[in-house]
Amino acid sequence: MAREAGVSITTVSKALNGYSDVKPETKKRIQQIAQRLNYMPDANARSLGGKARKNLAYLVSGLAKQDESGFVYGMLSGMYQASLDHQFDFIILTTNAAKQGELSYIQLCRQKNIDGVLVSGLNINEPYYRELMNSEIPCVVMEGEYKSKNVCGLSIDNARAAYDVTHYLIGMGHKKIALMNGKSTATVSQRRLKGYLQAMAEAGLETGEAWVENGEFDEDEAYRATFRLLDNCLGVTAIFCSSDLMAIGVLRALKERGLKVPEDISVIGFDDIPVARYINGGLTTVAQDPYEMGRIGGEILYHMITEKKEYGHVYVPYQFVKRNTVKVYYPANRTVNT
Amino acid sequence: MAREAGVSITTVSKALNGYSDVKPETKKRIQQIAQRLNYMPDANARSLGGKARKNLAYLVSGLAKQDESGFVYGMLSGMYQASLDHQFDFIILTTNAAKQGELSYIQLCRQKNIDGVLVSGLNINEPYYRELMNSEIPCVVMEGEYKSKNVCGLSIDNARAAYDVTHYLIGMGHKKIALMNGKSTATVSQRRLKGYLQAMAEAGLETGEAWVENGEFDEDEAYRATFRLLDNCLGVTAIFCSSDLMAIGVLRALKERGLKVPEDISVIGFDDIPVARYINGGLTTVAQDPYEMGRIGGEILYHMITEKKEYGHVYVPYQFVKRNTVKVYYPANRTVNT
DNA sequence: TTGAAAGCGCTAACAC
DNA sequence: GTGTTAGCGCTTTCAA
Repeated sequence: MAREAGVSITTVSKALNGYSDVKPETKKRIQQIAQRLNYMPDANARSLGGKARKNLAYLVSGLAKQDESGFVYGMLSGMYQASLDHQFDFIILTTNAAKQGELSYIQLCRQKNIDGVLVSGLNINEPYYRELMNSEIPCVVMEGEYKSKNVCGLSIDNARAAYDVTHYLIGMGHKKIALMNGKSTATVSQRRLKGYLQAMAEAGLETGEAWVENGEFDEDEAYRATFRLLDNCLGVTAIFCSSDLMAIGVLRALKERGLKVPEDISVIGFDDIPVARYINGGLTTVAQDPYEMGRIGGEILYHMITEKKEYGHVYVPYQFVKRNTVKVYYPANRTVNT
Repeated sequence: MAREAGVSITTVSKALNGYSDVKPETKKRIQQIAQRLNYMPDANARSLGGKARKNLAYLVSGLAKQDESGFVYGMLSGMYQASLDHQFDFIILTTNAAKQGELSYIQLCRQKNIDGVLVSGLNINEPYYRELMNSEIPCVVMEGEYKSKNVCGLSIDNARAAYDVTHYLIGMGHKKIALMNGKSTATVSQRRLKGYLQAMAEAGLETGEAWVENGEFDEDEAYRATFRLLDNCLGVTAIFCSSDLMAIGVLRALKERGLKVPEDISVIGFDDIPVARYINGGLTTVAQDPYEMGRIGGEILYHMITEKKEYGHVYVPYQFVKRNTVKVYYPANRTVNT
């Protein structure tokens, strides 16, 4: 390339990087030759040489074959967009508990020269969960509740959302409300449980171990857990599910027991995944916007990296979407007397 | 790191790369120190130095905020898995017609040091479409029908699938069958059109311009196109849609016209996206497995890169999933006579 | 079994 | 304006 143009390597570098100390003519000539030869500076060498682009990584624990909720994809595309907007490079990294034993979080980042990471799917019992805290590289935990110098969490206000939903159900006359929660090791589940319990307590309603099952965010697991709920919580009139996927499992179990939704029992989901609007004539649920979350996460990371800003937990908006799986509950005796 | 261990940089490199010409004790010592210091060789420097990992790239034209069909995500995770299996690095690259004017395909690859690419979403009118042909870097075109020395296509046999569907509809007694196709510039659409036309011709059934609409793979566009179909093709009893998403739009339009599915008119989709099973009691459709496609694509690329193998078009299996949107069609006079 | 030296393709600091 | 030199962090050759 330099030979072809009859100039030094340095001049080529300057010309292509838009420095001012190169004669316009030579600059133009170099650019043309580069175009003709399809020459492009090697990113690795540039990085080593000093002109490094910043690297963002999306670190997913347990990447699945299918993304039924569209959450991973949505966040991914949002993050990607943010990277593009700020001229950052973007890579995906996956991990799981086993891998985390072999390669430390810091090593992983150093190896790939990562300047900032967005993590998701990390449970509190995985090795990286603790490593993150002491890391000096900026990180935002998607749907997590972290807080340290270089780490912040990003999520909707899960406790409040769960409170809203429960409160709404109570307002509709329901008193026996069960919670089909996710995983006990997931932060979001802990927060939603809190919101649910608070609303129930404020209304003076009964709750307890029996009224809360963990469906592991899995359709089939939720399906099975529903029968336990039905057997242990006599007279339950509403089930609040911590994910739409679990709501699907719950609905299936309910149908098998001959219970009609919403006539006999009300169901609310969480996430508003694409199928939600088609389930049971429309599933009432809490909508999150994964694309926005990803984009905002990337944006925050940008500020953490370039301005060394620190963040507390960042909340993003959610929306309560009322469709057709909730009905006002009239106590039996009232109905009879009418 | 080298200083800490009291050896030369060279020795550290050898120890960490598992070379045999380093004393077991020193090797062990170096490894321990590396672990303690969380040392990891910089991937960029390694790459420059000669020890380069191969890079696979997933090049998507027009990455969307949401992946309603789950196709992009599925392929992505399959490709990622294949990369992992073969110790390749994996990155995502997006492009669009505008970007393609600025940076050539080869430049893009050179810059990122890419050894093999998987492309998807590229239409035949985009600049890269032609550039690909002459490229010396291995490439597999997802859902495309390429063929050159270093490029191959990967897809289901779209013509055959469309033929199957149409033939099935004909076997069910339908004679007035319309096709809601995708984009005229998409290879898959061209193939499906071919299969549809062939089945119709073999059965001696009427077809023509009016019987084929392009819904641009878009729900709303398909919705609008349905009315044209209904108005121009009097007595149509079945609509075969080139994507489930478009089938949703079609169903919506049909409902507005007061047509019941499958009683009044039959509908078949394509893809078997997650919502398909919930639509209209279950949408009859052709199932593709994006994860498998991605994985196989990565696998092929691996062989192209490491063994310089050449491939013709590669076909992957599909499955015709019969659910509840097709009904046998009895000609009016027969029904009357019963 | 170890280390010194060269070089990967670039950018940066400084001299010409 | 342009070129020379050094150095980024590694791997590889080759000599010790």
